[in-house]
Amino acid sequence: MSVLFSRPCEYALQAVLYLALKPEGEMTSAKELTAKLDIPYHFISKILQDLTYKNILYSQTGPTGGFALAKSPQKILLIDIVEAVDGKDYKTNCVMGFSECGGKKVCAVHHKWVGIKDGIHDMLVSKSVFDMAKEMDR
Amino acid sequence: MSVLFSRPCEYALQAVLYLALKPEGEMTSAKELTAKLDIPYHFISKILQDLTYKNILYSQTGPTGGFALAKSPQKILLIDIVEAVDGKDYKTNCVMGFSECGGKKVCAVHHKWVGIKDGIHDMLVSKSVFDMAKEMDR
DNA sequence: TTAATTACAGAGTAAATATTCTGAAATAGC
DNA sequence: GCTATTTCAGAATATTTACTCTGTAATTAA
Repeated sequence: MSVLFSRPCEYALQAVLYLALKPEGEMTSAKELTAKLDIPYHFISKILQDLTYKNILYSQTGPTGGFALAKSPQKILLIDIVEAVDGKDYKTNCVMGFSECGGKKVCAVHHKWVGIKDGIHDMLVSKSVFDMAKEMDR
Repeated sequence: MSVLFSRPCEYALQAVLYLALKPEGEMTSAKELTAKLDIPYHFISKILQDLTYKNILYSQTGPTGGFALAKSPQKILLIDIVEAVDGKDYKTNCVMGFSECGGKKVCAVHHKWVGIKDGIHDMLVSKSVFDMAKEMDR
């Protein structure tokens, strides 16, 4: 089902993008996110907790509590979220699964794959989550 | 661990590439593939069976039996293997997991992702498995 | 100070994917 | 025909990933 990123990572991207549209400092509950993004409550909660632990989000308990971005949405890139959740495997592993591929011996599509990875990297850093969220809002 | 394709798909690619270097018509046993590619015997056997069922490989039982490409390696493309094993999900699903993404509303990286998908497609069709295998042989 | 609402922590369950096992059927060579 | 060698079919197991539950702690407002 998921293509390139794990499910938790996809959800994390969606959640951060959603939060990026909120006025700075405003708290959003897991409950609201679960409703708006259609992601199971307990699952998104765990993911948000994880993002908080990794300093991408800031959280507060109690009524009026919830989650918010830990810094300005202009300063957050998609790659920050992807690497926090999924790590950098997509950058290092051979697309055909050859363990030797990478040093002297490379697989038949190695160079093409390098180009594709550059494209993916570019996709993840070209705009801030704020710009992206604004675009999607329409 | 795997990046873009499922594990069985990665192994299928490796196996077909290996077979592409064999003289046309020569049979290769699962046992040989397991040794050369370092893939568990029972697992690669299953994958080869599947590729046979899908008419990418041809097989024969008994001693001197084994597997061979069902057609000339100049006529097989990586995409034939990928689509046989993994289907076309990577072409249709949104990278960020948005179910609505695709029609009128698209996600923030939709257009970039389209470009990347083109690159992946190109990687999978640009050369025959014969050409690729020959390159890698060195 | 009590009740409601929220996040947090950690264990538990379910589903999907990957991997292995067992036994049967085909074929080649003796 | 017998034996060794191979694929084939389907079930079984293991591992990973996705998802849920239960209870606790923090915070707010009445």
